Order: sequence, then structure tokens, then C-alpha cells
Amino acid sequence: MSKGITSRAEDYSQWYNDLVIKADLAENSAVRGCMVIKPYGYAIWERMQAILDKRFKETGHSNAYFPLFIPKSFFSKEAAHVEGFATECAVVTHYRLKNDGTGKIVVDEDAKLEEELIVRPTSETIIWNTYRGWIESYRDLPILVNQWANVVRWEMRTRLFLRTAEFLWQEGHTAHATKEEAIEETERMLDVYAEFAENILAVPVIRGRKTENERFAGALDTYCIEALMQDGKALQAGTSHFLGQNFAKAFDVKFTSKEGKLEHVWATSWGVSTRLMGALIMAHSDDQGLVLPPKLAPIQVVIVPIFKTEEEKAQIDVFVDQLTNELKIKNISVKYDDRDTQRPGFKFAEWELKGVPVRVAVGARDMQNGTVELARRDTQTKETVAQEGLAGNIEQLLHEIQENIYQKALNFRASHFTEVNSYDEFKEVLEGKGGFISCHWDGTTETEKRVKEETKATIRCIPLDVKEEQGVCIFTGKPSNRRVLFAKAY
RNA sequence: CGGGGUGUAGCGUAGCCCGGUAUCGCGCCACAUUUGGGAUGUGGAGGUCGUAGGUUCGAAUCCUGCCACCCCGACCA
Repeated sequence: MSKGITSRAEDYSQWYNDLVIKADLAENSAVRGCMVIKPYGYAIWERMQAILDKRFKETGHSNAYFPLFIPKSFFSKEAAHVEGFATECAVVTHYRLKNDGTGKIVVDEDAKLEEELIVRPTSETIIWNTYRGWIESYRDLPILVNQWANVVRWEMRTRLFLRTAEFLWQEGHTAHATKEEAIEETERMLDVYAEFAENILAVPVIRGRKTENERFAGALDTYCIEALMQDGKALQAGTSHFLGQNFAKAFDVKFTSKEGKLEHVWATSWGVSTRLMGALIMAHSDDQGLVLPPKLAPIQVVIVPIFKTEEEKAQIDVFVDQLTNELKIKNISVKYDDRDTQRPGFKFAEWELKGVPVRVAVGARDMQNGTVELARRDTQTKETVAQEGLAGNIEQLLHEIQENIYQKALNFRASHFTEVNSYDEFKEVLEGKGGFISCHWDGTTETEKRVKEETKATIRCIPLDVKEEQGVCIFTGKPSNRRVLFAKAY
């Protein structure tokens, strides 16, 4: 029997599913395409929420909440938006059930809604409908609001964390007096996401803009961060949209400027979802389970006592108590796993599966020698160290682990980032090691679509730091003045 | 929504072709011995075989419908 995770060489999808399930993060629910996020998985999401929320507040945003249901008519007000989301909406048509007389519960046809309600796939429409009443003057701007919510997108195919029918996310919706200010906001929030991904999740990302084809429905410009998974596929980890005046026009949101002119408001929206969990899992995990970066881990240090007698246990308890206090002063979260129902080896394996960065094992032998066994999850190495100064050592080690996990992912990406200058080369890399492929493209949606049809690769983004460079499109040979990034994506 | 596959105990499965109410492993419970890398022994509990019909004396097994899940595609945060 395999005690770890299915080898990823066999089937990456299976590996990922095993990992999610065995690490006790989530499972499929009884509802089509939905998932149950289990306590340990949710604890990780809560960490993400807490850290992001703090950043949102620091950048001047406030949280609010808007309804789950959106009248159907709201959707049709922005043409591109409705077209983008129409095929994946859950629709509420009735508001009551009844007993049909035979004891069967059926939908009461008399309780048909005058206007159907859409379960939000995203909230631009209902929020802009609300903003109309909030905005009259330039003095009312900007409005910088975020909401933490669930949304529903009736996807054809689902996958735990990566693409579930219902998912948790945050969506920021801001309103500005000028175009420049809105663009600045769009870029600012992209930076917030990128910094979060890199500094907290330890997942290096590429900041870029989407092509017209990949743009958010209703946006003038979509910025994104793109991460690379260990199987060489890319994952869009967050987006920030410059919506121009599209929604203001659709919902008639105008303000009087300083100059006394009536103008439409400029908008942005930006979001990250529980998909970040998927990114985290696929970017760092190994066959022993999850690998959590210390800054994100709900439990940073787990302490496992090894004892035979109650006396030994009592002695270890005293030591652990003191260590725990010292760690807590340093804001390090600790779990003392003193269950007497499991053996140490079992606990080691279990906490590795859950990705806890640092493990301290302490037994009678250590108590005599004044040592502990200190193990790190990222490298799977362990050493015997002195009890003295342990809290400080652990603090240092956590920093090292955070840095090491990031470096490892960064190195992986560097070795899976290839510049190509011909279509043959392009296909060769794509079918071989995968990863990001930097090449010239003629700028047309047609070419983009044909490359996708032939190779499954899509343009992930036009990197923000791209250099102007003369070249020719690898597909059509037409002139191009900058490279874009292609990859197969989740 | 198209193609393929699978539904049997909490999990993983055998049995299905060739009909006679179910196999094995893990897990679970009890006791004992154990405890520095997923313990061992003995005993025990747990199943409307996805679901609804049909055929039959009798269905996990054959037939039909439905549902769910997984994989590939299209779609997508």
C-alpha cells in the first residue's frame, strides 16, 4: 500500500487530487462541481484572507457586502459582460416548494419569479447599479470597496480548488473620477497580488496584461499574475481589470466634476480566489504531501513528544510549555501534538502531509542531552540541536525555509522559461519540458486562436516588463515589436 | 455539452463474462505487548452492492432509464 501520494510521474491530476484529499484540505461535495473545504484547508484560506485583507486596508479599501442574487436584467446592460458570462449562470426561477398531495416535494409553479435571479458569477452589475445611488459629485470619489464572497460559475468541468462551480474569493470594485486614477488603481492592486504571491505564498509570478482575446468580459484592459506549476503548466493566479467607463455607462453612473461637467465614472475590479490554494499546492508540494511556506502556514511548528512513561511525558511537557511560550512571543504558531493515541512515526508522516514547515521532536534522550530533533519540511532534513536558544533558531529557520521554497520555485521557473524564434522550436518546447515560452506574435486574435487550436497553448500575458524588440511572428512571419508569453494553462 | 471510464463497508478493491444476497487489504472497536519514521498479535463491529424499474423461483451479476464521480476535449478565476 502506498503511504504517500501517488507518484506525479504517473498522472499529475491524480497526484493533485490525492494530495488535496490526503492532506485533508477539501473533498467533492454532493453538489455538482462544488467542494467542501475542510477545516485544515479553510485555515489556510483564512490565512490568505487575513494577509490580503490587511493589504487592502493599507491601500485604502473598505469591505462591504452586496447581494448574492442579481436580477437578470442587470446582466444584459453591459453587452460584452453578459456575453462572457451567459453560458455559466445558475438561475433562480422560483421561490417556493410545495407538497404535491402525494407527499412529494415539488417546485410550486405559482411561485414563479417575475424576473429570474442570477446567482452572482461576479458582482460588477449589482455593485454598479448600487454605486449609481452613491455617486453624484467628484467629492464622492474614489469609492474603494472590496467584498469577500462566494460566486457561482456553472463550469462544464470542475477540479478541486482550481475550478469549482462555487468558489470563495474577494472582489474589489472601485470608482474613480479619472482614467489615470483608475489605471493606477488597477496596477496598484496587481502589485498587491504579485507581492502576496511571491512574499507570502512563495510562488513567483509574472505580471502582465491579457490579450484582447483573453480579457475579462467588459474590461478595457486585464492585468494578471501568472504562476508556473511543477508539471510545466501555467496558472492564472489573480486578475486586475481596468473597466474604463463601460459599467458606468451601462448603469448610468455619472458625477459632476470640479469644472461642473457631468461625466461617467471610471472603474476597476480585481479578484483572487480559492484557486490560490490550487496554485500553492501545485507549486510546492512533493510526493510526501503539502509544503507550506512559513508565512502562510496556519501551524508553523509542530512539536512531537516521544515518551514511554508518564514521568517522561511530564518532564517533556514542562520543556514544551516553555518553548511554546517563547515561540508565541515571537508570533510563531505552534501545535503540541501530544496525542497518546498515535505513535511518533505516524505523527511525523501526518504533519508532513499537511505541510507544517518545522517539526520539533523531543524525547527522554533529548531531555538528558539538552537537545531536540529539528526537522524541516522543505528539504526533508533533520538535525539534533541544543535546546538552548531553540526559539531563536526556529525563527531563523522559518525565514530560511520561506526563502528556500521561493528560490526553488523561482529556479524551476527559470529553467522552464524559454525564448523561441520558430514555430517548430515552439512546439518542441511545449511538448517537452513545457513552461513559459517567450516569442514574437503578430498581435492578431486570429493567430492566437490558431496556435491554441494546434498546440493547446494560449497567450498567458504580455509581460509588463517586456522590452521593445523587433522580430517576426513565429506563426505568420509578420512583424512584431515585442515578445509575449505562451504556455499551456489550467 | 461531446468522447471514454467507474460506481460494492469510512477508503482502496475482488466477484459480474457463466444469476444462488459478498472477497481481500487499510481504517475502525476491545485487550495485550509496544512507542526516536506511518507498530504487532488475538478477537470483534461495520454492506438497502449509486438509483429506479424490468427479466427471473432467485439479481452485485442480465436488460432499460436516471444520477453521481473521474479522465480527455470545448469553456473558464
